Amino acid sequence: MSNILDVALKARVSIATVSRVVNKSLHKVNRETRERVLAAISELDYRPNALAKGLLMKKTMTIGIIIPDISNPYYAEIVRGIQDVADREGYAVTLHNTDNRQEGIIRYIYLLREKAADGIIFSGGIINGQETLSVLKELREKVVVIGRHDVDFPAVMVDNVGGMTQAVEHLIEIGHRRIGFIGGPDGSTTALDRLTGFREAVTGGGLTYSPRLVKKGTWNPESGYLLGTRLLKARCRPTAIIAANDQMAFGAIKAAKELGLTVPGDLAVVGFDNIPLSSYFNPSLTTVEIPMHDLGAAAMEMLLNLISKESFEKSRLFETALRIRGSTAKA
Amino acid sequence: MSNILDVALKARVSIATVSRVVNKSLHKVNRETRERVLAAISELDYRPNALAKGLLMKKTMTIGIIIPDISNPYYAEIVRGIQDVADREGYAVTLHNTDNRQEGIIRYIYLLREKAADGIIFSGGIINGQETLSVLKELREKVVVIGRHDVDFPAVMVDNVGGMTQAVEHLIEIGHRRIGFIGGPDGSTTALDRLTGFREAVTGGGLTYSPRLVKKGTWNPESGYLLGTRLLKARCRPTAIIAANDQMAFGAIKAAKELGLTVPGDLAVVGFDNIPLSSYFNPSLTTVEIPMHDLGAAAMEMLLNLISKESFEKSRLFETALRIRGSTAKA
DNA sequence: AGACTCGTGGAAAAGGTTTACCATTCAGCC
DNA sequence: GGCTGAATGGTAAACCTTTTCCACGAGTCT
Repeated sequence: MSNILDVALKARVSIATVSRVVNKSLHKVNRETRERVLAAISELDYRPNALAKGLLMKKTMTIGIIIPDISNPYYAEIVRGIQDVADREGYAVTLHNTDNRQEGIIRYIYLLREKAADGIIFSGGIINGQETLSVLKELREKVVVIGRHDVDFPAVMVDNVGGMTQAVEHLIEIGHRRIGFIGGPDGSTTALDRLTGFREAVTGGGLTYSPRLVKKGTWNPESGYLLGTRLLKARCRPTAIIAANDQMAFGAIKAAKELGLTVPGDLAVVGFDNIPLSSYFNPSLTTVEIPMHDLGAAAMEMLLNLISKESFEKSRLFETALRIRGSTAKA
Repeated sequence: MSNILDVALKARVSIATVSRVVNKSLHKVNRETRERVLAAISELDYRPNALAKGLLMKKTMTIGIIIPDISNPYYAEIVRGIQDVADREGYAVTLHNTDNRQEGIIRYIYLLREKAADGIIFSGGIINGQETLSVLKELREKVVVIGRHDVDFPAVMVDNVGGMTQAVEHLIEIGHRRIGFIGGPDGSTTALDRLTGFREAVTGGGLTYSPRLVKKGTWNPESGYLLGTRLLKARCRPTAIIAANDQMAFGAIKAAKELGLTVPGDLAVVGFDNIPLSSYFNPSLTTVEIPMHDLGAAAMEMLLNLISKESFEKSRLFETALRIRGSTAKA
């Protein structure tokens, strides 16, 4: 691997001049000389060593993403949004899956510091991360969080409460009176917000909020299936179920089907997120759309501002949109 | 951010000793001294700077992944497999989406070289990457590829031909005689293998291979929907459709449904990959399972061998498994 | 002629680490 | 008292870059 000195020798100039050419410095370089340098660079296939550069400049053009699990389409979509912006701006991205383990999170934070990442985007995960987040705070890292507002980092938020209200109002409008809810796990602020939205909308809509119709899952289809089965086997079966994400909604539909119920005939189901496959599901899933890609992109933009201009944008809020499809019908 | 000298001063030892402690060197360090150093480290929250270390040791403990698109569940699952192994071994992973653009690929290869990544895992993408791959070759990077065998890098392979044979034989067995095929795009070796497997199995099973029953899509549900519609609207409609991946199978099922056909009653559908949601689909999707997570994990293991022991493992082959579910039934 | 600008060279610092080499110290031992 | 071995210090090189400072030569302008 050739270095800057090799280039300088080959072009018969000094390393200072090579650097001037490479970094398009303000110092003028004679056109002829520049071309000689450029030729040497291309001949030697020279690239400045990013480690050395990073060490000196205290800038690595790398950021880290910490999420629970990339194989979850929700996070995959967010990561894609982050990457599209990062890539455009010349940043590389390292990815870290926590599976919601706290030690993992802390380990990654330290790892990213060792590697001198320019910033971190943090999404998902459970609340007792307070300790974790204070570690972040101490390290004075540039951090943007997605989907939580319980910490004072710049945040990209989704109107989960509003979205859930849309879902509930839709069901009420088409005549449902007993609505089951499959929520997310305790400790997740997203889960909490969606539950809150559900409760408020239910009571606001003139129904009674019944804790027996509310279950807490773990975001995956299996738990939707399990809890859906439980809801549907109860004495007083709901005529509609809202799941706090699409995967659990899929599980609930499977449960209904296995119990001989048709969707939306016997049971209406509403999801949340609008993951890419949900419109292809059968029946196509009525769901509350979250602009996941934009969430990621916005997070990266905020992080860039934080890094470069030091401008501190407190938060950005994204609205949801109800997508009414085939999984809901009149009660 | 404190450095090794700060620690040395605080512990009243030399930087040599600190380094001996940190790197568990063979040199003996007195227990008392070691503890003093450790105390200083924890007090100062010291971490060796990975950039400096990488620069000196020519080892960054970072590898790069180049794939078409992380929001595709197939790649997300593979990436997860890679990461699980990488993480266990202390490697960080940078992710790069190409969207199948060649310039992107080449840019990322150079980027990874600049950053002195210890290796690259390459999956997906189209064949005219020959140029791309020769760039890789020149750079003498440590590379492992997943899902292609047309280049002489260590490769993790899937028996696509065998898998497709399983799918065809299953359909023939339950009485189907006209089988449509929705393949992947030209240029993809995976698509080619799956098509080859289809053709061979069809003729091997005593049916005639009809090019009119074969369409080429782009892996996404939209193209499955489009081509499924086209197949089903043709004069001589197939009684079964095999899609080269699950997403396109979902699209085909949607097409069937919109044309008033029931699955599996009027049309049997088989997918490929077994992405996480396919068993929750309705009807649950009969598909050829690929151990995506293991593919990723194996690729990372091979890369580690390449990096450390310099052992060159030519390739690893994974078998598929037919998952018979609700989307196929007797003709 | 003297002053000035332009393009470039040369040298050095800084960033933080590992490692190699040698020197030194101290304790224990013959 | 002198030797040995263990533990540690001190120093320097190496990794590669950017940037700064100063100098210098050649040409240009007044």
